[in-house]
Amino acid sequence: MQNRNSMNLTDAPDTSGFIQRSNSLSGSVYDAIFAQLMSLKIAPGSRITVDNLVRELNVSQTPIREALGRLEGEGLVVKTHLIGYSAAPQIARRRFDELYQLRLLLEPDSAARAAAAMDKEKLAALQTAAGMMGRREDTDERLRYSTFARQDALFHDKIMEIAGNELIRETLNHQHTHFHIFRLMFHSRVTEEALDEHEALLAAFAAGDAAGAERAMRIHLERSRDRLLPAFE
Amino acid sequence: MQNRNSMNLTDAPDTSGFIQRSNSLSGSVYDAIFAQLMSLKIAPGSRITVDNLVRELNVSQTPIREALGRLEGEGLVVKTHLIGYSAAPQIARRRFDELYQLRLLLEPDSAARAAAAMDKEKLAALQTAAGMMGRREDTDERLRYSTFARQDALFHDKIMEIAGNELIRETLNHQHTHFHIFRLMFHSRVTEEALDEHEALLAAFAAGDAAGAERAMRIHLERSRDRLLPAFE
DNA sequence: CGATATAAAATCCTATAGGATATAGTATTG
DNA sequence: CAATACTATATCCTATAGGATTTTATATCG
Repeated sequence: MQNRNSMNLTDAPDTSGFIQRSNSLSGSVYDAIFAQLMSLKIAPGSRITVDNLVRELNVSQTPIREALGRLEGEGLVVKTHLIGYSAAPQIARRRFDELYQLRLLLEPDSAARAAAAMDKEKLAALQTAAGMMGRREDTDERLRYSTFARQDALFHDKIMEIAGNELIRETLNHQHTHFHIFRLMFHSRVTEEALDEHEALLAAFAAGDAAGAERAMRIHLERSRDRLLPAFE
Repeated sequence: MQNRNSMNLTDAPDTSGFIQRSNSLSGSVYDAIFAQLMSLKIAPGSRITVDNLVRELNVSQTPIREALGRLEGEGLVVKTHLIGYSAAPQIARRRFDELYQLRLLLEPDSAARAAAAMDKEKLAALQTAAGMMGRREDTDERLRYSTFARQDALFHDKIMEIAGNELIRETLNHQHTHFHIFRLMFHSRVTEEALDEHEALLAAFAAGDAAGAERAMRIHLERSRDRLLPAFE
């Protein structure tokens, strides 16, 4: 019964045929903690004790410290000397504004570049990513929004990929990691409008209209921002 | 004689009067490795063995792993399972282009915002930061460029600070960390021109000319890019 | 002479143990 | 009853030791 509550840290089934264990233990620990942060199992601002992780993950302290250090480098956890680690605090109003300011500087331009580089198969991939959001089967409101948020991120990321600047893509993905947590905390049901805005974006992409895509992305971001703004009231 | 080559990891003299040791050991180790990366004492792409660090810093493995994990999260080192850590590889041409593309999207806009928010004391602080670069006393070419690079970064950072978007500021600083290493590898002596461009920026700031500051920043960045481009030949 | 196989060294990786510090709870005293 | 001092627990922090894997060197064989 010793492991009754311990997490499963084993790797994914190895389909490649290679024998080597692909992940280091510290890497697996990192994944586990990361997942807990993303799923809000660890709430923003709450403390993260390494002893608890030792018991929960059934691993020694060293790999946990290594993983927590990595998360600290990414800004997802903060460390205070002789106090310990804790999850990064909830995003504040100010940072929220800053984030959308950043997105508005980067993403419309990238949308224009993506439109210019568009071809048939890229467009198809985009439509697929956008189309998956159309499903409205989930009954659980929270779960539904969770999946929408993930797929919206995928859609935007796909555009960044086509735009071709990996650095900008990584930068936005990094920030999105924080943003994702925020959205999950205040999941509002205003997702239908976003789907229409994605449609407008797709139309511009299909037409290869760079200026139109840039405009559509700008409008989409501004509306997205305004939809989430009430969360701070 | 055991410690004849060990680094000094002690904290700065405590002038605040507080008794507590401000930095954790892993934090001091982080600073030490970070400094070695910035000063090119550890070359880009070269391996970083933790055993060597144990001997050099006279510290056990655990805090070193924690620090290396943090550096990995920041992208300054990479880890390969069962191989170990190594310094991030030299910046490639492609990423160089991407970086300047990112800067051109963010910094001119921030320059405009900074110009709009300018006042007497902020301007004075900027002029101080820019003025320090005027000194051309150093005889050692390499050292001179090293100090110029650092102060150029400070000047740009000061502008970002005045612009008011902390997120953008952090993003650029983060990237600059990588960029700094690149510049040190290919220190060219084309710093004089940059000083003139900074003068143009300061003039726009002094006049509170947002559009002018934006234009000046754009020109400065494009020229800076073109000056460094030959490094890839 | 080149290639393969074996052995040794270096290095990574993980676990355990003990000292140091902060936090929480309890008791004592004015 | 409130405030302070003290104790105990929890937690962080660091060091040491040993197993696992890769890399390097050496020797043997074709």
